[in-house]
Amino acid sequence: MADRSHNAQSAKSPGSDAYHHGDLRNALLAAAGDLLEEVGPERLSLREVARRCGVSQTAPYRHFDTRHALLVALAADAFRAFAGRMKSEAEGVDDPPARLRALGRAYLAFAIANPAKLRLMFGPQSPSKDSSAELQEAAREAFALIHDATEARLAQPGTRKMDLEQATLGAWAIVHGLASLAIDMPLPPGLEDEARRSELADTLMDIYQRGLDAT
Amino acid sequence: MADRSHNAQSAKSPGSDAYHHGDLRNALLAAAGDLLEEVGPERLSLREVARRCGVSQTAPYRHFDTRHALLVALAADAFRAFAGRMKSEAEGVDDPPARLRALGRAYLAFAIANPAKLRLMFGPQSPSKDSSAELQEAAREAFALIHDATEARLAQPGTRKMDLEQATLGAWAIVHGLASLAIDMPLPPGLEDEARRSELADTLMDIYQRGLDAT
DNA sequence: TGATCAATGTTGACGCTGTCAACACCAAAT
DNA sequence: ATTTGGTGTTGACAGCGTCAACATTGATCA
Repeated sequence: MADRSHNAQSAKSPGSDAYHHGDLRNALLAAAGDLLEEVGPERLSLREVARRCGVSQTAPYRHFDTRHALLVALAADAFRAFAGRMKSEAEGVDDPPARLRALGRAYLAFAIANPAKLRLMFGPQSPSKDSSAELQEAAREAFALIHDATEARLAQPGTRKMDLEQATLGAWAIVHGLASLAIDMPLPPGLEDEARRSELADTLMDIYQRGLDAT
Repeated sequence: MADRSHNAQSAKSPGSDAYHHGDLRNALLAAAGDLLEEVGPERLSLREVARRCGVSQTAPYRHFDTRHALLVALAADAFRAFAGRMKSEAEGVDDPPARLRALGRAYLAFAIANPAKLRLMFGPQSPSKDSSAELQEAAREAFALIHDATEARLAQPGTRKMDLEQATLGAWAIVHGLASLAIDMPLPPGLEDEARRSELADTLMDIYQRGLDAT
């Protein structure tokens, strides 16, 4: 998807032209993705991305109207990777409380593994500021996972009757808050290794879930 | 505080020199604060700040080594304002559960009122990336409020025995997550006015606090 | 087969930015 | 009265996003 200009000979076939790149759009996205994790969204330079692809400074403008548009496309990619990680981590975990825990662990793990991506997804390129349908859909897909898991959790017996949107927002907030703080604050120790982090995410999600139960 | 170079004739006294500004450092911080909320931390330009103070492009370098240093000072200011808001909102509220709720409301209200400040505080200028003692102290002061309130809450009868740092991190995470999402995501409706927002913050904090209780 | 066309690349320029080096001004200490 | 050090200015440099004009190509159609 996202590529259908003429026939797309895909990647530089051997001995190819050297003038026309062949698959510049994807090459730009890949290079930008690398650069993103190296320097962060703020310092991501379009010219540097072009340099890394071996094309001129303005070549990217044939594929992205603006630097911002590149970042938006990158953010959409990031949201898809994010959703993929959550989905695979929670695959086969059908017990609602366990599933919410798994999603929370995946959320935190993704953030720690790709801090710049997370900052990109929720920074000034976030879906709220931009009406790109692709980005909004990618974000929606990710959050639908939390939404649906929360819905199943609320259906468990012994759970307090409450608004689904609010409960979803709460689950989302606690893992998002944890992930954000882990990324850009000096945290009290205890986040050294993956195991400890997952434990912490589980603990906090458990507290939240207990709060959803009837007294 | 933060100003003690020679005697500080403070502000441009009437008919002052016109070459030496008199209180440029504070003027720069004020102008930068305005510009910050207008364009966000990313587009905050040192030259524009200088222009607004009526000085040359390089005058700011007498007071801040670098653009980043200006942002760090601004972030420290923001943390102090943030702590002030939480402190005054929770003033006189001594019942631990109610105090945590009040802090949560203030957290969200501050974020909505000053989104750019929040992004600055937690973005690439956040305390983790910078060892500025001033910034770290300002941040510590803000979070001490949540920490102490959580400590008091854990001391309430009927509360599950658990680690204070984890419980603090959880409370912090849920309000920070909510505030962050409110700032840079398209949220499900319900955040229209201050009253509704405070209600939502209370609801989520209540869920969290219920989770802290023994079953 | 050869001309045309649209997609995709390049060159060169503009104004903006952060930052540096060199210089100007001015208040206070000697 | 002179020196000095803090503060402000001018001028320059390289890097940035972006625009306009031009070049090169593979595909389309006469």
